[in-house]
Order: sequence, then structure tokens, then C-alpha cells
Amino acid sequence: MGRPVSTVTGRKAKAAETEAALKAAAKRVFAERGYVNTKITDITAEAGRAAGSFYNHFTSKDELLTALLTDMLAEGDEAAEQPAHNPDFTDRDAVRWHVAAYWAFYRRHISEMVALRQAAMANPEFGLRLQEILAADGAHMVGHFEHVTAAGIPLPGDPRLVVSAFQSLLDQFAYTWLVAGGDGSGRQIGDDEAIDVLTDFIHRGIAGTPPATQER
Amino acid sequence: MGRPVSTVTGRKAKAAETEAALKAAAKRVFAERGYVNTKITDITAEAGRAAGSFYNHFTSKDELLTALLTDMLAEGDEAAEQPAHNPDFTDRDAVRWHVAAYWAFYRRHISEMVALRQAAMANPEFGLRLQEILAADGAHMVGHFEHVTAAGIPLPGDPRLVVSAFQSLLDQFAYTWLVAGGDGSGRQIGDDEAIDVLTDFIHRGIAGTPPATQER
DNA sequence: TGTACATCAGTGAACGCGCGTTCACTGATGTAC
DNA sequence: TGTACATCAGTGAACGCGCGTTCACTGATGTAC
Repeated sequence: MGRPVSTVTGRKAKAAETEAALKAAAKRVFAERGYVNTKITDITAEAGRAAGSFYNHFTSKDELLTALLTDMLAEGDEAAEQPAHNPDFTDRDAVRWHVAAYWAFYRRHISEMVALRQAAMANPEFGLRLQEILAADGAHMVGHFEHVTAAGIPLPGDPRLVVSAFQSLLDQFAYTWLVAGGDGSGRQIGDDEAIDVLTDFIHRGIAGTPPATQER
Repeated sequence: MGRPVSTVTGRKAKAAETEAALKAAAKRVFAERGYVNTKITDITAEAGRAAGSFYNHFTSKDELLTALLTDMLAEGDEAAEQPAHNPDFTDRDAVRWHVAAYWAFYRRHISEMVALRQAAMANPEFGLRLQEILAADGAHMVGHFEHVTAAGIPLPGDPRLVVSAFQSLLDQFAYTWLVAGGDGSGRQIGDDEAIDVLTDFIHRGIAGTPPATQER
């Protein structure tokens, strides 16, 4: 399938190559038909290997997904060591930076994000894994809220819940528009457009003030 | 399983009773282990019927779910004919009314909402159905935004995208806290607490103004 | 460097489990006369 | 009202498909001497 012809010698190298081919094939085929609808033999066929070969490398589809997630998170950690970003969420640019980073990450890892979402529904273990991933990011975000309260702006609620709302919005909005194909109207969305509407919604939601006409 | 002893005579009545028992059993067992993990025989066993009985009433699990959704939407339509609510989203109470209605609906129909979400991942047909349901609600919401722009407050973006963001937030937040068991910290959430944080976040997000220190 | 044997990655046909689906049968309800 | 037959809801054992998983085999790579 257009994959480079192997010029590998050595048994370990060959095994590593096959494992990599299986992972790459899995990503492609997950993206195409989703995790739950993918059979082991779909993956091996896409990778151009025999069915039995799969079990030389993984004990199950879930384990393969775990391996993909490990790779993904390793990359995520590198990205986190970027030049220090602005932590002050009263600043729209600070919010936008985070939203854009999330959006780019989601787009780059659609296969894994969808697979994880699907796996979490069928297998509670992946639900917990998903929560851990989000929690790490959430802890980081709570720190940013302190700049908001320090500026005398009350948050809309318990910081932990606000983080959860923040993540819920990003996660579901990205899923809707990048995976599910939008809101059913046939409308497409551009990256900047998506990032801007999320940024303004969240920036106001966290650090904005409601219309003055309201009691409260 | 504690279900009332049948005192039904008549063939149609008996068939209707069995169909109702299967639906009720399905809801219970979907809530317990999810849609994808539920076998046909789990449903019939829970309903106290033979496996073959299922096919006298439904051709597949998907069709049963469709029937449950029809019931659910019929109820939802009744609820929509409530005493007219305040459509002005610059008013926090108007936002809260919508959020509370959504939250109550989700809580009352957890089984169906989860089943629909799961079915949508495996079967595109249900993805479309889900979009249609949301679209109807979304059209209603877009109308409410006119009060915001009329008050001179710019929306965070294209109204259709703002509706999508609104729905994304509600849907995923409700799923996280009512189904998945929260953010992994073990924290629980009360209904009022959830509704209030969502209300404030959304009220500001749609009709609030960002901190004055920002350009834009 | 060469030869003989051991080890390992990969193969793919075959096996077997799980579960959806069928169908001949039962007993009860409805209908015809 | 009674009798005989037809129809229907429900039953559950059995069937068979799909797919995950195994395993004897092949050929290539590594190792020992």
C-alpha cells in the first residue's frame, strides 16, 4: 500500500518495523471506521501482514490502543515544554493560546481521540485513563484561574467545575466538528473560526461580566 | 423481578404488555452496562421472557432503541408546551431556565442519552438522528440570541456555532457528571450546583463582556 | 570463513466461542357455525 | 351456549455466522565451534 519497501536486516529491527506498521495501520483504519467497528484482521490486512502476526506484538486491540496513547502522550509532553505561555486568563490571547493548542492537538490525533472515546464507553478502564489525561491538564488550568480571581473577577463556580466545563466544551465541540461532521446543517468549520468562537465564549465565560441589567 | 403480576386478557393486550416489559427492561439494563455491552438475551432475561420473544416485537437492538427514542421525544414535545419562558438571554434567569430544563431532561433519560451516544459511534444512522434532535432544539435557541444582539451585545461568533458550543458544553458536562462519575477526583455534583455553574458560564459566554483591559 | 544447529518473526488455515437469529412446538385466545 | 378449528404470543433448544485466537510450519537470521 505504498509503504516504503523494507531494507531492514536484523530480527529486532524487523519486528520493530512490523509493530510500527501495525500501529500506523491501526491509526488509519480507526480514523476510517472507528475503533469499535475495526476488526483485528482489518488492521493486519491494512498493514499487509498475516492475522497471526498481530499477537506477536499485542495481546488485544485494547493493548494496541494503549500503545498508541502512550506515543501520543509522549508527544504531548514535549509540546508542554514550549516557550512559556501567558497564564493570565483575563487576557484573551492567553485563552486563545490554550484553545488553539487543544484544537491542534485534537486535529493531529483524531484517530486516538475517537478511539479513546469509543473505548471508554465499552471498557471502564479506558474511561479512567481518559480522566487521568484530562486531570493533568485540568490541574494546570486551575492555576491560570488565580489571575482571574486576583483581578477581582469572580469565577462562575468552583474552579474544578469550571475546568470541567472548559474541557467539556472543547472536547465535545472538537468532536462535533472534526469527527462527526458538524451540526447536521452541512456547514463546515475553519480552524481559526472554531478557535475564535471557543476563545470568546470561554474568555467571557471565565473572566467576563454579565449584562449590568441583571440582579444577582 | 418484582414486576407486577399480569392480569391481562386478550392477545393484543398481552403482546403490548410484553413489548412494554422489553422496553422497560432494556432501559434498566442499558443504564447498568451500557448499550453496546448489552446482549439481546440480557434484555429478554431482565424482562423475564424467552430469547425468541424479542423478535416478535423488534427486529434488532437498534430498532428497540429507536422505539425508546420515539417515546422520549414524545415526552419532550409535551414539556416544550410549558408556560412560555423568558426568551431574553441577557437575563440570567432565562439562561438558567434552559439549562435546568436540559439537565432535568438528561437526568430523566440517562439510559436513552447514553445509548444514543454509544449507538451513534457504531452506527452512523444514529449519529444523524442525534443531530436532528439537537438541530430542533438549536433552531429554538438561535431565536433567543436576537435579544442579545438587540441589546447591543455582540455574540462570540456565528449564531449557529454559538448554539453548537452551548449544546456541546451541556451535553458533555452532563455526561461527565451524571454518567461517567465526574472528573476522576471522586467529587460528586449537586443538581443546583451544576446548573448554576453552567448558567453563569453560558450567560457570560453569550451575553457577557470581556475584561476591559483587553483590546478587541 | 564455513558448516550445522538454534532461535525467532512471520504465516494463514483451522478451531471454537459467543451471540444473534430461527423455527417447530405449546397453550391460550379468538372465530365460525 | 357449545364444539371444532384457526390464529397468535410466547418458548427455548439448536443452528450458524463472524471473528478472535491458536499453532504447526516456513524461511531467514543469529550463534557455536
